[in-house]
Amino acid sequence: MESNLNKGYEPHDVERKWYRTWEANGFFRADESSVKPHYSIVIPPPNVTGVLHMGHALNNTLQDILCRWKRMCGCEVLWMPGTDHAGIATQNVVEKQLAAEGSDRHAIGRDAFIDRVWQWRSESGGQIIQQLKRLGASCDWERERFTMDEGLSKAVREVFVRLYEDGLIYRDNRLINWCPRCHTALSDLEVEHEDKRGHLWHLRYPVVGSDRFLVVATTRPETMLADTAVAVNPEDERYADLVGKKVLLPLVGREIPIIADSYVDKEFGTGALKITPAHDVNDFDVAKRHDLPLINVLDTSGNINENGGSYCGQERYEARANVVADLEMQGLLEKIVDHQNAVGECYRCRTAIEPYLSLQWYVKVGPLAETAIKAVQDGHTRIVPQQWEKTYFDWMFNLQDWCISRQIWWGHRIPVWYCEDCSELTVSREDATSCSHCGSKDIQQDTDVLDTWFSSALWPFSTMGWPEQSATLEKFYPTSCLVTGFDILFFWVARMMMMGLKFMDDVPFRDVYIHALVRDAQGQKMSKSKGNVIDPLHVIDEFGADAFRFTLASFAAMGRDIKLSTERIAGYKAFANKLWNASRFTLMNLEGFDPAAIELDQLELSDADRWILTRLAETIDQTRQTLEGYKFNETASTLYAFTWHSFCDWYIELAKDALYGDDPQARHRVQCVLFTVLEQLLRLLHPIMPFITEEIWQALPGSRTSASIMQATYPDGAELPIDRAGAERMELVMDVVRAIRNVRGEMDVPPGKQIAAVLDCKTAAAVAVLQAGAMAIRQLGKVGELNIGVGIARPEQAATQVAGEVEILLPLAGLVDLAEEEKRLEKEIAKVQKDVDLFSKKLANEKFVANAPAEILEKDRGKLKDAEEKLAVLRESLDKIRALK
RNA sequence: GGGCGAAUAGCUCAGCUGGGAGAGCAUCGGCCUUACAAGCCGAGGGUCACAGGUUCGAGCCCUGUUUCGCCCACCA
Repeated sequence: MESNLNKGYEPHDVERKWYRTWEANGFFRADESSVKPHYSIVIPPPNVTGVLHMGHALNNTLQDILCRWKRMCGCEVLWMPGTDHAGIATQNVVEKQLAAEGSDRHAIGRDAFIDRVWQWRSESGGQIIQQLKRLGASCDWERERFTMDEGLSKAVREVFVRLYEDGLIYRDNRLINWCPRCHTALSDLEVEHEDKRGHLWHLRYPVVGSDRFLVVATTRPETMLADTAVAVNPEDERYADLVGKKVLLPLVGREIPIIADSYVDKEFGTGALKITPAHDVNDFDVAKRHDLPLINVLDTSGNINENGGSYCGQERYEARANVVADLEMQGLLEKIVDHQNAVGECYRCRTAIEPYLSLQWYVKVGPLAETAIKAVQDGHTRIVPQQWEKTYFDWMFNLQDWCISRQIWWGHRIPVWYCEDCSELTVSREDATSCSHCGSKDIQQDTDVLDTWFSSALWPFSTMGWPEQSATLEKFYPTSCLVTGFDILFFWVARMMMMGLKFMDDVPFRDVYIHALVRDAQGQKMSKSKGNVIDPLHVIDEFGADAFRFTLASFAAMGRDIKLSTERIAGYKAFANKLWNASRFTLMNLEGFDPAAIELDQLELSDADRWILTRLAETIDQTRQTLEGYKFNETASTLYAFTWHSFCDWYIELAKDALYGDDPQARHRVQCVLFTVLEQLLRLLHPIMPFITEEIWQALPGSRTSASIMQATYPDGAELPIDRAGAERMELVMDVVRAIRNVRGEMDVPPGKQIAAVLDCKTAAAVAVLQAGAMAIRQLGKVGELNIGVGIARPEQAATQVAGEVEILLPLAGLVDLAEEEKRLEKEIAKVQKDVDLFSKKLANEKFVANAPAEILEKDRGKLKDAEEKLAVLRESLDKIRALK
């Protein structure tokens, strides 16, 4: 016997070979002129600086499963790939390069720096795209986009100008989040808060014209240099007499007023709050109410500036230490209390951010959010799992205006020009050469760039050619589904919703499927610093892409984090190997077989055939349903169970008799069924395991209607003969086999040893079923002499088991001793007795009988009857054994 | 401070609109049976976190408690 397949499955060459073939033949290509129904997904564009991590692997595996499945279902599928220019992250990478060369971006200048970034991108950017290919991602790579592409830049300009014209973009001078290391403003979302142990310093401010002190509590003593007032709660009797007076600000010598404002919490600290309007958001608001001056004591690097007097030039934490020391020396430090509070950090470099007063551009999100909320409320976009809707709404309802300007160089430059002559703004889709107000040529473009997420927000339509009314948009917008992790629900999903609705007048996607985050086996977030990162590429090397994908799919239950372990992946590698070997077996036995001759309805199918075909039909049904509902883990386990436990464990074993026998008709019949089941199974598995299924599918005999399994149709079970009665008959045969195996196993009968069996049936129908299945019983139960009948002659000493209406009697002679069988029976009886007790108690309950649905009652009555009958048989058998002892 | 989620076998997790607790791995026993030892056959293992409640019936629904995890938030 031979087959074209190697003995064990070796993924590497197979993966490389088929991926190349698919790509070279354009199988990933989407055709906008197709008349087929559309299915489209835009990839969450990974950062151009990115390397494939587990999050990407999961995210893209799920997308690929959907895309391959929908393609096979007859859809015209567009999976739009690309990368994100990742402003700050990418700029940081290139700045590090420059630093290594002893240079920096200011030394080489803006234009040269931008050139360097592009150079970096062409050399080492986008390696993640190659890595996605190793995963098997079937993106339409010919359409690959980059958020800094010309087309996408045009879209960005268009959106900026239109939002400006609609009054939804404005410039304002406010306290923003400033990163002193990146030297840029950040949106609220880009600031991460982490609780840290710190201190609360109690400082004494001398009250002018008295010998009293007003004690303020602060977490940031160095900012006292910029205090312009001290505030107390108007209800606070302790300080009522001080309101309107002044304190002398220590170290600085400035007199500042004591004011009353209800913002101050009497209970916190001392109840007196130093007001530092230029360095605290709340203080800023208080200052506005009381018309207080703003004093900024920090520069853009977080050092004290010239307003900080003698502390000028000191780094902020250095200044803090010095301020505290100086106050202490002057007896103005009352005490230091331990205190925990949340410090805002830059999400890119973890530097503590400063609230910093500056002029920035904002998007007014109110009106945009309103439509985005309504779209979800009205069901135009469905969030799956639905629990995330609440999070989405909560965030949308509390949205602050979005700060979109960044003081970095790498990104979409803000299309605004300032006139030196009339100081008006020119906001333009094209690069402006003159002021749109006075015509002056003396204009300067804004030096800032846009938040990276501004261009990402346009991704679903900018990648499809917008602002042109392209055929791609026509065919594929709105997209069918967005697959993403919840970590970017706010950053990205919410903003795409707003922009899509604003500019396309329709939601960007029908479904948003939110998947879990991947963690390590201990449930920790994977991170380089923790050293617990599992590299997807190593996993692919070691276990193969298919095993990896299957693992991810089977872990992708909704609403829970994924704890990934390599043990689990190894298990699915074994699964791939199992499929491989089952295929080898099938191919070995299909020599000279022509699948074109298969006509299932012309064959005299055995119960085993009916059973496996019916099981296949059920599997098809479940597979389609679970994929439709994004229940990837259920898809995986359905297919796993069918492949291993139905097809391999039973059907292949059952098939051997006919395959090795000398009845050509039986052989042909089994070949037809084997081929049918394997071929459809491969198609069912293909979305999850694209490589191995293609390799095997191509090795099948006969010719296919399509060149690749990718283009074959997804099974729908239409042509399968579903025969539940036949399947049930087979289940009885299987139960008998299991019962025989159980006794053999329990009594340690060597597997090689043949035994005799007597099957005493209650009905002639059962006899017929078992006679039809006699060969299976002999083969799988290793039974030699087999007698089947109603009220048949029974052996004197026998081990007894019961399967439905069949008593199974295995003559003990020479096999085991009576004591063994007695023990086994006692155990079995105890088990069945429990069932009898349970159901008789249940059915004795009048309320249960009165209230439970008839269907349940009937089921339970049947179960009780079965258990009682089984119990009687086993007891009788036990009595006999005891009598014989 | 608000919100969300989790707690089920030794481990990792499924468990649908409430109807006799499941899988994989691990463990134990037996097998190199002509697709597969990356395998085959069998077995053991659970007070479904705790306390109440609703119900004929609760892992599932309700209330409270405990322990973890995450997200959001301008109390110095």
